[in-house]
Amino acid sequence: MEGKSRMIYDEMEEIQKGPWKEEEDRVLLNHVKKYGPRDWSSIRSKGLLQRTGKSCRLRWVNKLRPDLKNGVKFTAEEERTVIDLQAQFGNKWARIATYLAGRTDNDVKNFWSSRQKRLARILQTSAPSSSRSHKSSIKDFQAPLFHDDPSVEARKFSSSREEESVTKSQSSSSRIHDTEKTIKMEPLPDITYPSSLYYDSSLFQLYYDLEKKPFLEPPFYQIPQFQPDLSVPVESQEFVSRFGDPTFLDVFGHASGSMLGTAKLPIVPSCFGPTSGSQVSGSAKIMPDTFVEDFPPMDMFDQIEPLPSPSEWS
DNA sequence: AACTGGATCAACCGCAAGATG
DNA sequence: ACATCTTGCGGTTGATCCAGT
Repeated sequence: MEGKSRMIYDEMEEIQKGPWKEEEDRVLLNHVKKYGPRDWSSIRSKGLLQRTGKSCRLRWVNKLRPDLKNGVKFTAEEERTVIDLQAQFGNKWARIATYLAGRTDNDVKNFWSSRQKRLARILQTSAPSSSRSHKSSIKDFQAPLFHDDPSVEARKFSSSREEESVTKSQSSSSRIHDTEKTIKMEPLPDITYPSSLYYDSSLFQLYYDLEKKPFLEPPFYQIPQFQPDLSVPVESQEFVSRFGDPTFLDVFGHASGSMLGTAKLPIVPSCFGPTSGSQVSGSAKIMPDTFVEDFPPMDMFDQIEPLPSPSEWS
């Protein structure tokens, strides 16, 4: 975040807000180095920073922790993990984040939020301009869940267009056991903060080069090797899977390529039969209206039960 | 080149639970 | 037992980036 930095300074409380400066990061890191990731409030009471303890903690957790994958897009594997776990746990981002090495609850939350918006947009775009009610606003839209649909093969394809440069090597750290129908996952062991880490300044030096770049590559992860892959976002895969027609991009003709991905679509699950694709000719080509009638009704998502409330989770 | 709108990210807020005195 | 403080979480917002027009 550069440009005009919005530095808010509350003179009454003497609390500084807004983007963190390099110097503040330095101070915060020094504090953590000395005392560990705790006593956040003391940072202010000692006059080290004019930030609230909350703000300090957040900064550490989301940006300064040495094991973070800052600036690395979610891999397809991670996306699937989030989707599966969200279906399982609901919006328990912190919990979900424990299954993803180097990801914070904020990362997961942001990823999910973006995904929901994208899906809502796709739905809106695809919806006929009829008088059907569109309750699926961004806010309350729930993505179609498919994790319990064993016929969905598309998920086995890697997805995001961004993740060509990174791969599924995460699976070793998130320890996903993909069985026939269910994916059993275990949270990562709490290796994130070995206490010695905080007091080992040489290790810190490895992570943090105060002169130039914030952190060197954390040692916890291997740099994933490039693997060519199909690049269809997970949500697109869902739609392909649901709608069973690789020509559905035509249906969403006015949807942008960036929204739906630009690669060729994966093979359609066999359960949908040999229809579609280039085999669908001219007049037989599925048009939006027939599409939504033949396949899922546009209000199908209205029927999706909301996730149970947190109190109902075991 | 300028504009626009969606995507992404960082950081804030309120609330709740736990810890402490 | 109670009040206060601290920490953690989830929701939300606003700034910036970026691709498309």
